Amino acid sequence: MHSTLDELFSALSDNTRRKILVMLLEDDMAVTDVADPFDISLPAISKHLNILSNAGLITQEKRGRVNWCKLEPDGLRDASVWMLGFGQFDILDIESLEKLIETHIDLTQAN
Amino acid sequence: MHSTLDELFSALSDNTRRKILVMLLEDDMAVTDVADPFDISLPAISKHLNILSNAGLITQEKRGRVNWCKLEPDGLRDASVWMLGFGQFDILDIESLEKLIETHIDLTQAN
DNA sequence: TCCATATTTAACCATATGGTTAAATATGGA
DNA sequence: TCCATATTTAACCATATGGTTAAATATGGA
Repeated sequence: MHSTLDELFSALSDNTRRKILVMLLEDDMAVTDVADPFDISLPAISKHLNILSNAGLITQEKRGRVNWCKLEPDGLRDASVWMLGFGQFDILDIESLEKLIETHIDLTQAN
Repeated sequence: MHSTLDELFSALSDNTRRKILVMLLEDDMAVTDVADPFDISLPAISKHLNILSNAGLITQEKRGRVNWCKLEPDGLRDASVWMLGFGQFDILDIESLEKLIETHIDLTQAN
């Protein structure tokens, strides 16, 4: 009753969490560093990271006292398959593809 | 602070609402008919439909006493652009594309 | 050994969410 | 005009969510 897709979309429905994911595109980060740009408390960030972990969007690896957060590369896949499979936009439409690729380039070069 | 993406992903995070969207893939439906396969009350369905409307995923048009619900074809676009732009899966990967197209065909022919 | 650093856990709070039932509203049709 | 049908609104409820602060826990390093 509480499917993976529920958790996935729910995890993505918060702007703080989406921002965290974008930050992790650049590099793995410690919890404290993830928290740095935000105005909310460390425990709040810790909760967000747990939600992202449970949704399969990131993994966390404790080394020493530092908990390293990294993107789970396939985390978005199930959600994207659901959405694209939904088929309400033409995935072979050249214009769309170009827009997507542009955005992709913007994001990955914005470091 | 309450972006469109928040509303979009949040709307998609509920399985009842995702099922409603899939139902509307087949055809426009009256509220009562949308509610029929579900075990929850009509007011609950009415609320779900409002959430989908506010997220831009469906439109509703009242004709007589019947409120017709129809998919908004571009409703998912912003969310999909965010996800694909995120670029954590290779959108040009042939295997993925094939999987997506299969799912697409499954859904649109399943009527 | 002892302090600093990194992070989580606990207890709490206000608001949102997803559901309910009962009542209200509007339109269609005899 | 009056009843049935379609839907929404109102009032309510339990649980989830996103935040807080204070305390606990673990590890690193002098």
